[in-house]
Amino acid sequence: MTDVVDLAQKLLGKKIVRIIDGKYIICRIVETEAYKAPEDKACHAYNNKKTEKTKFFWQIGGNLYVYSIYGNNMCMNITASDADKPEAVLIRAVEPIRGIEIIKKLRKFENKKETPGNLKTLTDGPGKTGASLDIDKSFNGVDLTNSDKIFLVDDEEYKFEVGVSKRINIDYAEEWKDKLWRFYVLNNVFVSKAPKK
DNA sequence: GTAAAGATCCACT
DNA sequence: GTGGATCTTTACT
Repeated sequence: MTDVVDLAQKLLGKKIVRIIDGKYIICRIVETEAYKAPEDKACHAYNNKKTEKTKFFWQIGGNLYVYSIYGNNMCMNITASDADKPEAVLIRAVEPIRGIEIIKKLRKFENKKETPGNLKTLTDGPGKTGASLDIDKSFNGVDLTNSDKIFLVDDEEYKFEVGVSKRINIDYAEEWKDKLWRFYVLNNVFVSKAPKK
């Protein structure tokens, strides 16, 4: 049994492998946030609020919870812990390793200005991560340990330092917004920017 | 059925 | 740094 906050740290540096029509996209997780219901007000499942959308929190660890926010943005979470504990880790940003041309198509980058510096904007946010891996609501409930479309791979050789901060854009969560439950790879350009306040 | 808000992104100043 | 776009989900009148 793993606490969701520990899990958020452990997921950093791991690689996500996504297979689309036999082609591989590989990304490294560089930024995560922990959400821990029922007591965490920032969590969609706060106070055990169970709806059509949030019911996927109630899974054993290692499955996906996908939700849309502000319309088109798909965000990907990995559940933690047991089926009776609605806890999950939000993947906030990834670093593309393989399949970058595929990602550019998925992100509709083909018609945009291409500069050496803007590659980082491919995947430096939660909605962008979802788009880059072609995630949609059909991935809700997918078991990452037993899927031929998406799974995780350890990378023992990748060395990095872990940064910690408050979570982002959850100002409504009162005392919970100050929890240091956001983790990221220090000095990695694909990490989204720090919070405003 | 209708309204209001949201774990965001993008363009623009 | 600021504001609009945009649409799903949820909670009401």
